[in-house]
Amino acid sequence: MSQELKTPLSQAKDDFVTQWGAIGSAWGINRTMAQIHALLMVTARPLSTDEVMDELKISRGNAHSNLRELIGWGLIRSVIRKGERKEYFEAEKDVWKMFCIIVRERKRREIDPALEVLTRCRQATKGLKGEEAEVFQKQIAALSDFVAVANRVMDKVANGSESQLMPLALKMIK
Amino acid sequence: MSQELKTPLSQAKDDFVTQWGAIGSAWGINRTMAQIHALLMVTARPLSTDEVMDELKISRGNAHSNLRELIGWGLIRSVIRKGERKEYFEAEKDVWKMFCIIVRERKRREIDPALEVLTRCRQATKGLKGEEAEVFQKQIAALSDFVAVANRVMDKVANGSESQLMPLALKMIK
DNA sequence: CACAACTTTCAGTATTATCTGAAAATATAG
DNA sequence: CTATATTTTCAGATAATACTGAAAGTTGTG
Repeated sequence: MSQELKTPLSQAKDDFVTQWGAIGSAWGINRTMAQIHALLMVTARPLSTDEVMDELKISRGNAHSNLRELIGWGLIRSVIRKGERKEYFEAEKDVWKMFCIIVRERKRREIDPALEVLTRCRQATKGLKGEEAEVFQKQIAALSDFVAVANRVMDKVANGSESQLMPLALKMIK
Repeated sequence: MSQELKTPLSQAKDDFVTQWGAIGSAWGINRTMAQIHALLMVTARPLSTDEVMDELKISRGNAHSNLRELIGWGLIRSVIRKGERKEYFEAEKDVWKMFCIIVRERKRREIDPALEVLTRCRQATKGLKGEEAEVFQKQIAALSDFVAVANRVMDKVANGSESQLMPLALKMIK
């Protein structure tokens, strides 16, 4: 199975995996998690933990925890083959479903808490007078409105039953 | 100016600054940079480097480099007062403009490179046969399409001269 | 030019995030 | 129950990132 020289395909895969990892980390996602995700996205068959470790040259512990994390996000699922004890993993390959999952999770993990903070800041300064206070209130209100809209948009995107239609809809924007 | 007990306003500010920093870092933005941004967003008047250092209890070097970075993003601008040698900084306060700036910058810094990688992977595997190769090609093609759409959407959002109208438009989505 | 005000740089240090590897736990087969 | 395969945990190591503080650089002023 392993060869001395890499095939063009495996070179391209490596390139993709590496770059996807870099992109992920620019968006606050653990590099290894993004790499595993990339690897599973472009691999035809489900891989075992050992195969992932081997492909990415990472330790068992690292592979394990990032695979679990990806399952937590819903971006991959585990596959159990009859008669085998090992667990295999495969990625959700539908790009739009993927996108919806990521939007939904980030909303839940980050937008919701942000709204809480903003609401708390509003409460705490309600009724205060003076220029400083008023600038603060105005800015917090504007941010709240913005985040609330983002929230609704993300809900629509993430739960739109017509995720299949989204690509078309967006293309319309031209 | 400084008091023993914090006013409700400065408490709320601190809370906001801290939390905004946390949110930023979940999105791959340096915590301090997000905090400085937050501070300037909710402060009525432009602040000097020393005031920023003092408010956030950070060193001159740290304040300096993050202020420059924020200027690089276009999220703050420097203000020179006549007859004063110090440089002051103020944030863009319009939330929608802010959003557009961030979208434009992230597109430039991350989406464009992502498209390059995908294009390169497509080229490199063009014409290869076999199930593995075909799954790879199909997935890369799907991702390319997706990223291309995202690209166009981000362009529209970031350069739409009617950024004032965006909030309304989005509210329409309901 | 000399001085003071202010900004910039960056080597060294601190902090935080991530990873390793081996031991412990769990599950399955016989 | 025992042996074996596999997964899970986590203390300590490593790597990545961010920060400090002081020295060097720059700019404006008299």
